[in-house]
Amino acid sequence: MDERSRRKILDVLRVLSESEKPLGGTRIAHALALAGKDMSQRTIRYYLSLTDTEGLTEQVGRRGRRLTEMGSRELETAYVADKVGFVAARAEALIFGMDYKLRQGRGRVVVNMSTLDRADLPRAKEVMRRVFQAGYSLGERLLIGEPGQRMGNFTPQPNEVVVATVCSVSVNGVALAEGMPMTNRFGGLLLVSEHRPVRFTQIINYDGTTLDPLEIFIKGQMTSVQRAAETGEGVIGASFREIPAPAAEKARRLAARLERSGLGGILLVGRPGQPLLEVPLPPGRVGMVVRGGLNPLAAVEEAGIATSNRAFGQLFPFEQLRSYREVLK
Amino acid sequence: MDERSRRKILDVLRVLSESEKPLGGTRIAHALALAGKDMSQRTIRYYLSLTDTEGLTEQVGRRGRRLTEMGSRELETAYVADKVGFVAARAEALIFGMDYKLRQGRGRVVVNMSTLDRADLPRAKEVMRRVFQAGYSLGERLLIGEPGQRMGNFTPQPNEVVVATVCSVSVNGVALAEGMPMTNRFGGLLLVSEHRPVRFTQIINYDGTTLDPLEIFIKGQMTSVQRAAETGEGVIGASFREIPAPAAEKARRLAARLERSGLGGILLVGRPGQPLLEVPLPPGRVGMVVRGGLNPLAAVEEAGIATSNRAFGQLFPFEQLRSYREVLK
DNA sequence: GCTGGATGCGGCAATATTGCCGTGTTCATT
DNA sequence: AATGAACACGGCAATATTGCCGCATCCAGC
Repeated sequence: MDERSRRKILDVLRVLSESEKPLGGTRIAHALALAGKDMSQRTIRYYLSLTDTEGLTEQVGRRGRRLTEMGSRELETAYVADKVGFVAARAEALIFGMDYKLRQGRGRVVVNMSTLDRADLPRAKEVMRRVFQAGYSLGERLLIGEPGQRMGNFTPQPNEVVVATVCSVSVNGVALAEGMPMTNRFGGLLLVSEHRPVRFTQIINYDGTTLDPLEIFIKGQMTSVQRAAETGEGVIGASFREIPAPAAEKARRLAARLERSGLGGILLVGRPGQPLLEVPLPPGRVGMVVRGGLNPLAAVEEAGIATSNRAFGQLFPFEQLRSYREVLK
Repeated sequence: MDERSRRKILDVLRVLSESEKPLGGTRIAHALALAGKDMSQRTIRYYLSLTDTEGLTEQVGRRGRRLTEMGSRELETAYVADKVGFVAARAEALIFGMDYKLRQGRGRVVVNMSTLDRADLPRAKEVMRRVFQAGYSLGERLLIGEPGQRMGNFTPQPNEVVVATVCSVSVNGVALAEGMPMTNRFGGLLLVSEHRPVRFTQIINYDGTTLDPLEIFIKGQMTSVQRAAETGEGVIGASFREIPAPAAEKARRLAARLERSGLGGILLVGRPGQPLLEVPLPPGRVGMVVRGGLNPLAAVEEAGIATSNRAFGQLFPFEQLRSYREVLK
């Protein structure tokens, strides 16, 4: 049984779980078509015969199959490992909750929350400062919360400090407010050479994971943000977005405005119909690349300092964040 | 060779066509992964061996395959039949070009352009009036252009009249202006009973066709809008949209405001996590159903009057459209 | 209770994919 | 020129899908 099939089988079981009555191949195929998934009736029956064997489903006369107890449980646990669209949903909810006004430079944006040991803070500051300075962060603001201070609904433990950095989906929120629908394509690791983006070396689609892709890469020590900041050669976190082609010009202007507002993070905006960094695009769309908000923390982790990161942490008033020049003195 | 494979092969050829250098399985698989398509290297080589046989590709030593002349031509013609995402792109461009202001009730919206024989107009008016009256249209406005009048960049031929109706993607535009990103899921035929939507009987995903789904169904005489308007039982054109779950409440309010502005068309707004009309939704999203803007024309076609329809025709100032009560007197 | 149509089932066989693997080439470097 | 990594190729065999088909049930309506 391969991965792909497993997933398709889960799709089938999911349909069954949403129906009280038993269903057969035809109706299931119908339901899946509505979900945008094509599968022949025969194939569905083929899967069902497999799940029958595994005891996940059972026949009810000729009226169709239904899930067994075991099947329901299987489905629930599988959900955990396969929360398709979960990150995407959370990101969207946060984006929708933003009320940042670009003109006024205030309002809530989406921030990442990271924690690290208080004792490591001085060294971490130094590392992060270099990353901000080299322009590999998202915007130039952040906030460090010491124990006793509250940061949104987050309170540092006694020996911890909390670092809030702007999350890259904040860019989507600003764009949306400007009437520009921006969709997340994937997050990944971006190879940088001479301080210029070259290509993505690893990608994770947003709708297949539970974590923000960058969190995973940070934990896996797969980045080299420090080196990138110092020599211009390295691998940083970044994500790929898409907008409608007619919005491309506006996006370029937006990038400049964001830069001036301390929210700069748009690395590249492509051209209609042209692949961007080798990533192909559907007709009528243009791609863009946005720096990852967690890059400074990735650098910290690279420096051997343990961090714990939570992307898409929460909404936080932008005006309460401070310039890194001030905070990381 | 089945349909599915054909499409996958085209994906592979497309990658080849975008590269000047010959490529082999590994790199092609890489490129496809960036496009969100998974295919094993072996499978790609398998396809390539097939296309080699057909003369669409050829080997270049061990450096990989490249497209032959024939291959390029094949790809171009295939594009015509398989303009994936083409409608979606056009719709998006138009949406982005809208400047309709809900508060003021003016500005450009997306309209469909239909033409019919001038001689049929009186009868067509009667038919359309019933549809508007029964509330199966999108909004309550339209415009009929006689020869000599210009309608946007459209001029009726001597014996024709042009009918402009509001296109359902205008709703997306209004929503976008309110900060609510709405995506088109599919268009299709909606079964109606007792004037209430029951379920979709046919669907066509937007990104697999060149035409607006409803155009196809109208041509195929698959609707029964007249019957729906008169008895409450029938099949009308409608489309399925998706919005982020947190936007659901706002969408409901928007539906009411649109109604008051003569742009009513939102039939249903679902609940988070709940399937809507049996259509399953990803976590964190809610579905909605919007009436098709071409329904009045579908009814005309049903009445045996030939029409020609162009959905997503162009942008047109809403304030220049008139209430059906006035136009279809 | 009878009947037509819709739906369900699974055997069989033809395709379609994909993993495994041994053999060559290409290419950037040393 | 020598070398090793990265790729390319295609045979073979194991899976995964899917079309075709004959037959069993279910269900709504008469």
